[in-house]
Amino acid sequence: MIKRLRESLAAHIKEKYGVEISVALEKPPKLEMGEAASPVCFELAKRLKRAPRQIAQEIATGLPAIPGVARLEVAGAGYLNVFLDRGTFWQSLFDSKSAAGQAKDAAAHKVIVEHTSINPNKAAHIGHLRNAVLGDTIARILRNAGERVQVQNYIDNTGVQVADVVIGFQHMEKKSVADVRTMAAQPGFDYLCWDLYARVTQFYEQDKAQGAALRGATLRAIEEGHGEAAEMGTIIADAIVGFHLRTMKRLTISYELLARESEILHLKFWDAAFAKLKEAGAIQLATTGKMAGCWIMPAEKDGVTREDTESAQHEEEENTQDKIIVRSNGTVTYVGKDIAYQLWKFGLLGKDFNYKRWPDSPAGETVWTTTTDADDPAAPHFGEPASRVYNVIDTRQSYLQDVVAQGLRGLGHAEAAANSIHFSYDIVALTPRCASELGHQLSREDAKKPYVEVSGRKGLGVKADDLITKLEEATLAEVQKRHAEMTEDEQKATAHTIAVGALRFFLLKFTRTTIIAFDFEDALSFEGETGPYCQYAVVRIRGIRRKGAEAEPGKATAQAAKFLVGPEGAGLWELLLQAGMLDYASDAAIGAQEPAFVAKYAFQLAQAFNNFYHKHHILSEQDVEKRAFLLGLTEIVERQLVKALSLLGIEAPERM
RNA sequence: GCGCCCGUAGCUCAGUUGGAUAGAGCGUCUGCCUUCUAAGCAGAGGGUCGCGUGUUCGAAUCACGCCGGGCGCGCCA
Repeated sequence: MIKRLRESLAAHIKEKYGVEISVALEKPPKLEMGEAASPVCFELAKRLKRAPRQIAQEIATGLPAIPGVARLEVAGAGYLNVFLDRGTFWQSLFDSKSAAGQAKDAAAHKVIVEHTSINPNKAAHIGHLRNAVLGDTIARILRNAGERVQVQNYIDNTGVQVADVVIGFQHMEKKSVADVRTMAAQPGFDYLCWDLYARVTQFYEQDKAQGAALRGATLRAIEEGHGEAAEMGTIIADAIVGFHLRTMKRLTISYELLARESEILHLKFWDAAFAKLKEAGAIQLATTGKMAGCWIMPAEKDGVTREDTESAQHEEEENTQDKIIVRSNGTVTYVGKDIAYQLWKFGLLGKDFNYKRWPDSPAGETVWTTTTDADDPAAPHFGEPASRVYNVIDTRQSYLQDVVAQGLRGLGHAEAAANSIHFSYDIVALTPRCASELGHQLSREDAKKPYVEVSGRKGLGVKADDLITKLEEATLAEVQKRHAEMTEDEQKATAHTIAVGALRFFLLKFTRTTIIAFDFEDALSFEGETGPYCQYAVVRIRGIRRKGAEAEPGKATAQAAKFLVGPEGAGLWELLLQAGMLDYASDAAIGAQEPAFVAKYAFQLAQAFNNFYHKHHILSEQDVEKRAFLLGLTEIVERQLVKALSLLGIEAPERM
């Protein structure tokens, strides 16, 4: 409706004044001023050199009728205030029943969302959860908007972090491949690796030269895929991926494809990308300077290069800005592999993986992985080119994501580069109090800071499973208190649903650029702007509907317009309007790449409902028509709120 | 040094195509459970939107310059 209004206004203005203009629409400060307002006449006034109020008046009277819009009014210095037809609005919302978002278009281009992508060498922590929850949520929002989304999780199973843990087992713990295989099958292996990884860092400190040598040799063995180190690396990485999948499953996060670095290497993806980059001249072999022998991507210079004084000095400096893609020893850096992977995502590499089912996927789920083994013909067509790619990666890697995009541009794929979206977000840090609660010794400087950075290397961080468990315990205690009548299983299921709601909402309510200073107290809060608050509103509605049976749609709709006007109707109208704005919020979330918009919407709708709940006692309403109307309204609110929460990956329990 | 991000109420944050009186949650204080679940509601208090200049009919929002904080710039990922 908003879209239609915008178009009609723009068309009318073009016809009447011959001015092409994008019509801005905003929410008026007060509901008495209408449901939407446009300051477009101020802009027109400037172009036409006439008084804004006068133009507004002309448009208000001259604009042909728009379905769903009751009238336009001129307000203030020249605002156009729009008043919707409340009965029509109710009708369309009530009739949209179970219309699941916008219709899914089978012909839609594929969109890839890559998220999680945790190094498979230790348990997941709270920072990884922000990544996974953001990625999972934007994927849900895009799907709901009709996009064909494929979710991938990149597994760096041949990287240095895996190598570090291998070194820990081999050289510190003196474990054999068989030992590690046994340990990896046990619960808690991910936690064991967490601790070991932190100790390896200290181990390196003792003899830096030896550490570096060990690391280089182990990494090379793992990359080439032979020897005990490689075997151990595979066991560790595969096992840890299994732990990660189960952790994420607890938050209803799943994946279609695990794209592994081992296949990028062994199926020669990098070689193919390397050849293309060389051919296009996107990378160059450095012959002098400290990068001699490396293949580098020259730093992109924006604007004019300065050729004046101290040119030698400058060149020297600029050279250090170049990005090394292939090291002088011939091994490729992470960015290089990422360029190959990104090319594949857009179908520009000219190669494809083989696929097989991941053997260790969570119960009831099929997850696929890349493989050098025989291709399973039942696998979905993962190699189909994507039209857009969202890479959910923290903001510290912005520079590297730019290099990847630069690589695409260098190969002449400007469009793919433009459709490579670095869906960036800032870190989750710990409040100093939280860090010391975890037993971390704070330096004097750290204690003064507002937050302390999580560090896998130091083993400092809140492990994802610990946090989820802690939340479940807290919610379970509360559920037991309130619902002694439930079976133990019901109590646990309810507590779990609430815990997930609390955690996901907590991670989603902040915009992406906000550093979250994590504290158990905030995360364990169930009051105010939280997931449970939103869930509670749904639970209240369900309670009413259990006792009040179904609304009678015919009766409710016939009388709706009557109840939505006047001083008493204003509040009801406000709630209905808020309920109807979900698509708007979802579109805004996609446009701004900001899932927090949907979280904000859900909270505001829940808030509007709670307000309504206290003003109107539905079941004791004597007026039969009004009762039917109020029930109908709660039905609409429930549907929209449940939908909004589902976009956030949050379910509402029946009782809580 | 260069690049990116941030600075809004006591605290944590919204305010993203520039728009009408700058909002929410938490915390504090005051009320509200024999009535659909109080994980709730109502009310009070709380602001030089870091500072300055500029653009504009209009700036928390845009530009430039400062101040303060964070991150990145590695033959790590």
